[in-house]
Parts: sequence; structure tokens; C-alpha cells
Amino acid sequence: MGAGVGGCRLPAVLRIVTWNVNSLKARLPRVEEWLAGNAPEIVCLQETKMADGAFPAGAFEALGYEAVHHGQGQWNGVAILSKVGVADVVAGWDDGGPVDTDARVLWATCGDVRVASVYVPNGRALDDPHYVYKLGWLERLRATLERREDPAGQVAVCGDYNICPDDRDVWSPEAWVGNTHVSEPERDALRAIEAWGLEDVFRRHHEEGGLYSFWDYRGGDFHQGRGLRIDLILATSALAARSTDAVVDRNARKGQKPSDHAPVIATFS
DNA sequence: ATGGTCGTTGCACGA
Repeated sequence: MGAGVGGCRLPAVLRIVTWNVNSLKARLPRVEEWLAGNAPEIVCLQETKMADGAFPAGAFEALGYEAVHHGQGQWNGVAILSKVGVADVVAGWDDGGPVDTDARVLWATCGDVRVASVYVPNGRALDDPHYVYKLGWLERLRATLERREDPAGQVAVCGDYNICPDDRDVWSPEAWVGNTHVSEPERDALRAIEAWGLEDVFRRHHEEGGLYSFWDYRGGDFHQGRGLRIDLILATSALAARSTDAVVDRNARKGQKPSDHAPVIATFS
């Protein structure tokens, strides 16, 4: 597909995936298997946990993907894989602000979509300095969108936001009171990003709650249904208007050596 | 969830 006549190389259907793989080194066999079976056009990965020199670009090339990676070593790390081209790559912040040694954001234009793969800081605890870093990081992302991107264009900001947009996205809102991922400042920061002109594509297709993308490895959380929806595909209205469906592939959370996150897949016509 | 596991790298910490 995509090799049509008349010079049109864009596929009729576009699927955008976001997946926190929790170490691409540990996860490569699972990721390769999943890509071979699903073959989405654009994939945003987070927590690759490797340096750029260790990134297995050849494995993705063999599956038909052009790949770009922004890593730092053993923590963080984000990547974009594309069957529809990669252009205008921006790794990290380009706003001239303070140096951020964490590799958490990567941009590329893939076909007709401007794509970001983001790994928002966890925050750790409401009284932890890392929580302040998280809120500042989200504001920096919002300011980058405002300064550099076009809200009237087709933009997808995909990744692990480490925020549950609302209580429908939390297995037990009561158990999470006082924790990160659900606090009002975090949700306000996410809403401020959306207010620039982005929509939660999965929510567009699923008003119901109880559908999650992350389950802690501990305590059998996956089998107990104790999950969070923190992996989001945010799209501008021009792109969201093309969306026909969005799903979480829970099967990828099963079996041997799964990531603690499942891939989220949005389909566009 | 008081913890529970799995990833990193070492013999603890991050998610």
C-alpha cells in the first residue's frame, strides 16, 4: 500500500501509535513482533532507555520504517518510526531556555502530519522537586506549541503524559487522592496544552471510563484491572476530524516480558 | 497499595 500511481505515496488510512516500551533493549523482540503484525504508519515510542548509538534503526528499517531517536543513555529516550517519511526533526527543546539533560521530546514531520513523541516527567510525589519539574516541563511544551507549531495544521502530540485526564481514566480515584497523575495542577497543565488546539483522540471515541493504557507490574495490577489511561494521542482539530477510531491493544500487555504500557492506536481516514 | 515487579546498574533507585 502507499505505492499508488500518479505520485501519491500517502496511504489511504493513517494509523498513529504511541507506546511506552520501558526499555527498547529489553522490549525489542516484543516491539518487532507487534510492528510486523500491525504495521501502523507512524509510531511514537517512549522510555527507550538507550543512547542514540545503541538505537536499533536497522531492525526498524527491516520492517519498513524510517526511524529517528533522541536518547541520553539508560533513562528516558523517545523515538518516532514512520512509513510515510521523516523530515524537520527537532530533538529536545529549541526554545533557548535552560538545558534539560532528560531526553523527553522529539519532533518530526511524517507525511502530512507534524508529530511529537513526548515522555512527560513522572513527578514522583506532590512534594517532590520532580513534580515542580513536571509542571514546568508541561508549560514548556505548551509554549513550544504556541511559538512554533500551527494549531490550524495537522499536529499530533503523542506520548506518556503521566497524567490521567480525568477520574474516568483512573482505576480507583479514591486510592489516587493526593498522588501525582491526578492532581489539579497537572490536569490544568494538560488542559492548557489542549487549549492551544489539541484534542484527546481516544476520548473522542470513548466517553466511557475504565479503559487504560498502563498497569503497574506490581501486585498483579493488570489482571486485577488496576490501570491508568496516561498514554495519549492529542491531535489538532484538522487531524482529529479525520479520526475514525482509537483503541488500546491490551494483548500487548500480556505474555512474556511485556512493557507495563500497552500501545494506543488512533486511525485516521 | 503499607508491598507486591521489572527496568536500569550495581549491591539502590526509578516508575
